[in-house]
Amino acid sequence: MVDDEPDILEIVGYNLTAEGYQVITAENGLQAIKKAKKEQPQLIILDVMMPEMDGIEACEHIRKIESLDNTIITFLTARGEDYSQVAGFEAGADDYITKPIKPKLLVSKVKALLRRFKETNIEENVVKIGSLIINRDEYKIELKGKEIILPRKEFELLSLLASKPGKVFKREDILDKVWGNEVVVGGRTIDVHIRKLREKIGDDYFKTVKGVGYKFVD
Amino acid sequence: MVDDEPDILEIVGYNLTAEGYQVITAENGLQAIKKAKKEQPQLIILDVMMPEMDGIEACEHIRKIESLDNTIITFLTARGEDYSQVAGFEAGADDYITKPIKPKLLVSKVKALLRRFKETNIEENVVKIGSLIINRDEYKIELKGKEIILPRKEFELLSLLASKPGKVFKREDILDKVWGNEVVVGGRTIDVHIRKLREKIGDDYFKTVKGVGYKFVD
DNA sequence: TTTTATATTTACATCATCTTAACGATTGAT
DNA sequence: ATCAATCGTTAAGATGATGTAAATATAAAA
Repeated sequence: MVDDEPDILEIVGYNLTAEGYQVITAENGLQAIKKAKKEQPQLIILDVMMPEMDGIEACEHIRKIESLDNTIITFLTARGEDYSQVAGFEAGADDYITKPIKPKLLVSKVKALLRRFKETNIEENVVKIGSLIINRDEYKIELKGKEIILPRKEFELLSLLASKPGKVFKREDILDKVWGNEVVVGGRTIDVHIRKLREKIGDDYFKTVKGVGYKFVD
Repeated sequence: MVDDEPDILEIVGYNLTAEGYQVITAENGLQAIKKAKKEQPQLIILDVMMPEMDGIEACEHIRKIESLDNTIITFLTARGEDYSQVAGFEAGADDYITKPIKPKLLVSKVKALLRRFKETNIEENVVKIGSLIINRDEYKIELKGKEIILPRKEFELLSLLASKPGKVFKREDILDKVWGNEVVVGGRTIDVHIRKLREKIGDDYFKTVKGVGYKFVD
């Protein structure tokens, strides 16, 4: 988030942080370029009007940095400044947000943009592991030709374990990735889900490593 | 409109804008490809002689981009450069315009080309999925020979889901694409629309994936 | 403006899914 | 063998997401 007005940085920062995003701020174009190189953000929100180096110029610079090739850049522009939108797109921007900032709108826009980022970066939504096919697109799995629909948690859990067959996933890691690191659940929750997977997929696929976690074997 | 001479960009831009067209400009082939991908123009006017990447090459590239499948490409060529016309057609161009540019002629040619664009796309606006036909032009659908008129939101929703049968569309994605990412609607809005579709089209076509979204199955 | 169609919200019912709790089984160390 | 720690299992219960009807709001048409 790049803006020379501390107020705006704070508003945006507050709202996005509250949504769980990690926000890095800069106060001008030069700083922005420097930090962007180091931090490799997924999205850059760039104010058009800034001292030192304005948003347009900064954008052009950033677009030349290879490591930031698929970083999304969106401008922040005062409503009505039509010309800056055009200039922005020409400089390589992907979208623009108009001032005054409405927090809800901002957040939903950021979400949408980041979703797009993910989409363009994930190509394979179908994974094959031996006799098992995991299809994220259609949220279903296929075992020896038989189609099985799993509830979300079970799907995610299987998905995780099967992503690296043989690898032991620690209980904490599983909680982190399937449940999210803020959620606190009881001690038997994972076991119960494993149980259901064993029921539906087959006992032998899931091996317990006592004191550590579980692994998926083909 | 792609040309390395700013003068030409301005002349063409001025004349076409005056006719109500939206003009996007680029100064070389590379830029043209990038912008074309993003902006999805209906027509690309491509100068043959350009630095960086000439028109022929750019045209070949563009023709390989699926999303620009039915974009019209016309070359801008100096009178007498016969060979470039041939090369142009071979690269996949649809027409050519000769320099020096005569504004009136240019405009009428563009009009003619875009008329053709519309015609070629009328057929593409009808999509068949199994027993269902979605006709975007007339905003109606046909199910097993029976014609059904749907309100806009329902139509768009069905249209989206049916665009990839089997694929689960997340609630957020649906909101994004049918409602637009700036609109904030209550939590039950999608369900209600799904309900109406289920009533009108049939229950079995729409499958709920709890915690994720909906999918259309044939 | 009035009327009508469409869209959204509300409030609640319903259901799948997830979690908990209790207890038994297993494991490995002593 | 004993013990503590960890895991397995079950079923009940809580939770959260979706289904639904009706009311209300909004937009389009008359």
